Amino acid sequence: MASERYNAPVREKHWQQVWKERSTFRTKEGGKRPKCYVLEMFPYPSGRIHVGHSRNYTMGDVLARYKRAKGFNVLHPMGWDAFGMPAENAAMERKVHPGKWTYENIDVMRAQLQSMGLSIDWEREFATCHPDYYRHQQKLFLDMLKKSLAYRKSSKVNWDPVDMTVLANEQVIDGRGWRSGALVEQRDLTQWFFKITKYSDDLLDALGTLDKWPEKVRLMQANWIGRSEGLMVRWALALKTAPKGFKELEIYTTRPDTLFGASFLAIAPDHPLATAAAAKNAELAAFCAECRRLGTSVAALETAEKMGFDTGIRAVHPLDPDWELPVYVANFILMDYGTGAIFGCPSGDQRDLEFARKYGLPVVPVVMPKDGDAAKFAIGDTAYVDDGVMINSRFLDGLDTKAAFEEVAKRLESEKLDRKPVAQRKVNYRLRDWGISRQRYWGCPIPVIHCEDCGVVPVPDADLPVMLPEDATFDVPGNPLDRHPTWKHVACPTCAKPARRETDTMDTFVDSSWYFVRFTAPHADTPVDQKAANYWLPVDQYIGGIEHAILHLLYSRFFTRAMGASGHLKKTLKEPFAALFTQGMVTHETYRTRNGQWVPPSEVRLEGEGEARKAFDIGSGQPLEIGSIEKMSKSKKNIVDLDDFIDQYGADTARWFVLSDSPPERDVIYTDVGVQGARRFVQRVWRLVEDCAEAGSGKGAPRPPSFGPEADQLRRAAHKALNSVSQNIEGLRFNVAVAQIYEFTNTLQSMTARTGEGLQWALREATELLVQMVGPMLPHLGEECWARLGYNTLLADQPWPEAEPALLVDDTITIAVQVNGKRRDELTVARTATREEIEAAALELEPVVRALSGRPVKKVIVVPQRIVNVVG
RNA sequence: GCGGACGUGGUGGAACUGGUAGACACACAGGACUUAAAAUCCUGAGGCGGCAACGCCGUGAGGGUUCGACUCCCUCCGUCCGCACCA
Repeated sequence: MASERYNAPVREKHWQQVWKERSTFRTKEGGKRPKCYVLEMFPYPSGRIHVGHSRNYTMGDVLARYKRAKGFNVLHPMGWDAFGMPAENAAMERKVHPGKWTYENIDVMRAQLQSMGLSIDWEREFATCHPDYYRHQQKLFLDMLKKSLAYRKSSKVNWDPVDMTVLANEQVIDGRGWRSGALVEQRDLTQWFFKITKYSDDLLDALGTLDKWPEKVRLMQANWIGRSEGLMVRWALALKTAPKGFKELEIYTTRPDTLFGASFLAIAPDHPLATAAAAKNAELAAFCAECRRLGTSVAALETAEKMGFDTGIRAVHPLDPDWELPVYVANFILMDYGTGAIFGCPSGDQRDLEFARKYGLPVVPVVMPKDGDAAKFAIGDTAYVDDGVMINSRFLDGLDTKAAFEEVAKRLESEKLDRKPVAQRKVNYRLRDWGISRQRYWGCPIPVIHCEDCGVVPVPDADLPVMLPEDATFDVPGNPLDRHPTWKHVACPTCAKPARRETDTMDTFVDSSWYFVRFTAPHADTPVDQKAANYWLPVDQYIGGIEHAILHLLYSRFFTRAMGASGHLKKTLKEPFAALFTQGMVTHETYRTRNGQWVPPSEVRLEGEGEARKAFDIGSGQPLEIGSIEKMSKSKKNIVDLDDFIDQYGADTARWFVLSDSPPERDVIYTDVGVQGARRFVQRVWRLVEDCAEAGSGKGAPRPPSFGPEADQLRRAAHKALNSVSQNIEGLRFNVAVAQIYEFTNTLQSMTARTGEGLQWALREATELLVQMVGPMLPHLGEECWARLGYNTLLADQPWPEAEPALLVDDTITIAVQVNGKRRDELTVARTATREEIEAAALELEPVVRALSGRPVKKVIVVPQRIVNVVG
């Protein structure tokens, strides 16, 4: 019998050392093996790794180890998304330099990841905050600038008037700055942009080629790009009502067919016409100012109560010179989309309807359902937004939506206003250019110099990298680069006159938009080593959180194209990630004290069950409030530290736990009992192997000429398990693979007490297969067991076993027999049984006869190998 | 507000392209081993009724399509994610 328990923490360190000494996971290009690039989204070095983070890396690692065993040349790298605001916040709060804070975090987190036993090639590790990385990013920027993919324009920021600084959206809380509490305002600032809109169509169309991406992500991206076909329509303004110099207002609409249902026009608060009108109207100016206080977040703008202000300006309907409509300024119209102006058709748009009801504007139905009655059709609380038949629309009446669109477009295209067509067709996108300027220290400096005479001058390649100054100060808000006494003062590279550096740094999304390329040659002198990039790219399996479904992935797709255009990647490589998997979070209950402070689970004692469950602070003994289950996060402190976990249970238990039960794309709730189950299994495998090593056939014992029924049954179970576990690992259905391993382990264990012809050999075979199957998931235990079974090779170097096809197919098959769709019995027949044979056998079954209770059989549906349904 | 997803026993979940709902695990109950505990092993179990055989109900709620629906369609409810300066 098994003597000792498996001491995971000790043995895991041993095997990690062995892998390291033998460079087991070092990657090299070339060779005959097919390549496979497995990548998990790299982490931000926020401090420590918790069990929540570990899930993503475990999944990638299982796949990487599996693919390695399947004979692939695997690239599985790791690095650090190391620029970002938390480092700067730490600098302000704790007087520690962002660089020091970041690198210290990296050291801690690297050690933590290594203690998980990941099959990572650590020689490729880099941090994006290191000049060795960002110098190449600056080069990429300059090449994009040359190709006009980077440019400057004015755009809005959240401005904190007290701290005199730009705020991120997350730093704006209920319209106020998070530190100062001051009312935030929108401010215009000249900023750098990447021309992602140049690729709107391509980014949209190519989604069709990404068949290994989740459908929902593709859909979200398509909606984000938001292609629409519509009409730009110019409305004449009633001159005596409009500010000087304003003769017309151009709007964008996707529903010109509803023009006869128009009852108002609305413009954005920062539309030029609004600004001009506000100059002479203090009340309007106040309204516009109020709108600006909502900050720049679209979510905030659209959740706010819909409000409008009648400017007094009137516009002439393009299809009826005698019809004038009011022009409102409205807080939900965005200057960035279309022309920043719309016409409102309350009967055909819910938001317009609510606006019209609020301000007493007419609601005229112009589209009704195909089978509707024009005389009776009216709009109540709900707008009719679908296609249908035109009514109350003069020459459009009776046409369908599409025809009406065409008719209006045709008319307005040929009509003239001020000698130009009233309208023109326009394909519009919701996607905006990517604003990359950040007024912060801890980011990649934008490598340009502003000269009074020469304008914007790129930093010459030879002067790269533009390094961040070490001696920045963080004691006051605002941009440390801008207020640095010397850093920004340089000579103009062109004319040598005194000039100043750009003090904006890049959005950290830029860093993560090409890191997967850099991993293919992390030490190259140029940003990209084309040979390595061409060999490894695209990433074969990318794994990360669903929260990145839009921005990070879209930016990376853009960057791949932009790097193609600027000569850094071959142009035929368009998509960086061939397959994408979005994994769920690990969640945990939250606990807080009476005065609202979060308490980590490690300091909580729980009592009772169900409704009566209570939580107490271990230190003070005071009762705590048990809050909702949320994703593990530092801010809510509901995290379980990876070191604590591994010290107690070992890495394999952590890995098994995060893979078990929950489907990987869904959230998993952390519970201690779930962890206990995982630990139990680790010990159980060890015991089985110990028993087998002592009692089973020896290593390499000759295969018996024949097997008795017990051995045959075990071998079938083993090979079937191997087959489906392989498929489920490949399909990333880890929870199902885990369940199948459990099932097989149960079978194996139940066989150990039995005897039969060839059973000892079969037990040895099954045990070895079990070890190989759990290997990618429990790599340390796998090595330990492999050694215990007498091998002096590494399990990590073993090829994946092949299932014997003959053992996967059974001779007989059990199918369900239904009567009128209800299961009444089951039937075991030969695999090769014909429809007629199955039907005859089914009709004789006693429960079937009983369920029919004498009724005649009307029909029998037989789906061979599946089901019989008797309809009576 | 807009866009996207998800909802199955006490719990996490399984169910291939519409074909035996509840695999597997956790928790629970009973038993074995033990001086005892832990660990381990065996057995049981969706709900209701019944000694049982068995019957009825059952995949968030309501409706529909089908011989047959967790799966497809419509309406509703609830939860979660994203919304462009968090990463």
